[in-house]
Amino acid sequence: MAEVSSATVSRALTSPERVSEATRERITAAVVETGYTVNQMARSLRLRAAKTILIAIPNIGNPFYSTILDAVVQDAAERGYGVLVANRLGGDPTLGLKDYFYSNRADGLLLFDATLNLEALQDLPLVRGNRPLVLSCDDIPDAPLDLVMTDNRDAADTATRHLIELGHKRIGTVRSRTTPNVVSERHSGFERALKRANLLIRQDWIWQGDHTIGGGIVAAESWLALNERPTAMFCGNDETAIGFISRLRQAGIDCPRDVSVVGFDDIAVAQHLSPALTTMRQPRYYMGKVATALLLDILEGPTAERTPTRRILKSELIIRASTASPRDFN
Amino acid sequence: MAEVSSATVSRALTSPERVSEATRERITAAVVETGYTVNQMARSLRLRAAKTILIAIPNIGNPFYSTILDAVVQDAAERGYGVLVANRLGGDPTLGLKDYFYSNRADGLLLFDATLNLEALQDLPLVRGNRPLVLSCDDIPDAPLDLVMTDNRDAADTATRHLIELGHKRIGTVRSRTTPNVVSERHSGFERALKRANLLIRQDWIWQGDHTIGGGIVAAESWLALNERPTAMFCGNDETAIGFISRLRQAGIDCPRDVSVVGFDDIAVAQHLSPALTTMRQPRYYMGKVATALLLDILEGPTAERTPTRRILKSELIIRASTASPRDFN
DNA sequence: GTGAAAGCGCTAACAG
DNA sequence: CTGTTAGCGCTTTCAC
Repeated sequence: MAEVSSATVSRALTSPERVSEATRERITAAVVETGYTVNQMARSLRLRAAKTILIAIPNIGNPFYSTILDAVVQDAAERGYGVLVANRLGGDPTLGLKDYFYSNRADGLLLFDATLNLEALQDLPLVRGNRPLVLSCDDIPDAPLDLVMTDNRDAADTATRHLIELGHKRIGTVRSRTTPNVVSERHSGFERALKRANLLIRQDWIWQGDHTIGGGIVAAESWLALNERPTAMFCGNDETAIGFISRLRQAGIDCPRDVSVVGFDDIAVAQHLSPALTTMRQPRYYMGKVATALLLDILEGPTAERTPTRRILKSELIIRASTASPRDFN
Repeated sequence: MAEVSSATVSRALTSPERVSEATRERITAAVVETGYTVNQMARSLRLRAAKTILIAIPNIGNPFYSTILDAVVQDAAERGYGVLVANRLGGDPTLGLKDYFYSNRADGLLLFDATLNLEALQDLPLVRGNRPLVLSCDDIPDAPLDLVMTDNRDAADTATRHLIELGHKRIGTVRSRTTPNVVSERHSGFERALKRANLLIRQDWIWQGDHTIGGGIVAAESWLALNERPTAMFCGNDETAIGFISRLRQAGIDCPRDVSVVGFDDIAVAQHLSPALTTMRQPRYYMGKVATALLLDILEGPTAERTPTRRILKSELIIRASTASPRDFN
């Protein structure tokens, strides 16, 4: 219609300066007229780049991850990349299959889900296809991977120390099974703080949660059944803390009067709960941005062998109303 | 490597029964050995189907939408489709550009964002390219589109009637600008319930929110400045209710003693707030499933002209602790 | 500055 | 049951 070859159209669209102004105008007019859009499939096939990244998230429903997804989608789009979403990839026993399903649709992988060991990871079609991979929010021990996460151990230490400084001596915790490495880091920070203060680490004051509200409720029920109860709890994330406090309230136990609770993440509702939740704020939107930028830089950078980058971001203690000195403190 | 032509490999992978067992085994072995994966780009180019759908969401960070996204990703994957995510498409002034960006990457569009009029919609490259489109969670007036949503007017009526039945006569509301059509439906349900009960609809008791916690806070501040205050509030969504209650609490106003509040959506934390939130539960996970199934059925069904389907799902009043009879009620 | 031609990896039609 | 062939729509040499 513009009376030029397809090659010229292609040039006009991708590098306009390589085409004479007159031709370019005719082409632009024809594009508008016909509503032409480039076929991304054909372009990808030719360029061997899908201009798409895959993000694997443990649980989209969790506001912690949906904030990250927000950041990723935003920044990827700005750089011309689409974002394909995979939910609960890691926990899925058919992982290989699923990954096969996604492989070749995406140029790189943003992995926010570390429920795999290094071996399983190496076996993924996406990884074997030599696609770049950035791990985030969680670590896989001994994996020489690009990584963006927060200082979980120090953060857990800080949160626990906050309870100790309020005068608590009987401190428990709800861990989680879902993100093994993060959790063990947090747990070791928790223990480090207790040890430093010469406080007892009691096994019956350590509960297993799963980073959901329901997990917090279950922990609270077992807590209620105890003869000797901790006066303060470090919860693995905010959801757990919400469920825990909610269940105790039903049983007439008041937070923070009867028990102090500190959460982790600082999700949006945390400050609007009653009591407003004391928590460790993770810079999750920023974490999503950093991980995306890193992945796209790798994707667009030289293909030479690179040594993995490790970016560790800081978390911040946000003191609100769910923590207070124990009643017998004077 | 299996000493067959590429056509046979293709057949072995897509319709194994069309290939002899011996050949199939050689091919399977070679696939495993080499770690071969099909190139989705080439396949899509050939089949003229990306096996990918695009979901446009107003705000991923909102748990309401992230639950829907969860359902969509799950069900699409089960039927072999990837999900590409676009956030805040509708609100974006560069919509056309963005859509151009996504067009041709996806076979169909799941639109949960109705901040466009019918004309704007018809102009989208995706729509002009004749890709199927399912609108959900919100309506576009006069648009003959496939639609999955809830009965917003009836739901708002039910919520408001609940307040009326508790004995409230002074009832206000926080609307929202973000989803114009849903909101006006809800608002008309609100007004219908008031009129039926012969109650006053006062303009100074109608606030504009934006479906965020912050919007609820702003409304609460203006509420606090009032001489004559409503004794009950119908909030456009749960986030608004959370912000509203939270801000009033700071000012010493207790919910439900001083004011009853009903929300909308029943997000996960709603039942764990203090007071636990009375709200209209929308079947959002199910809505995501229905919308996905509808879109994929259209995509895979006959290409003949079809008349649009309208699926209206029911919402349910969940009575909790944030609503009570007004103090002067006897 | 532009056109002709080749080829990215796949599948479908057609032979055999 | 399997191979040959063509072509999906694009970009990129290579000529001119």
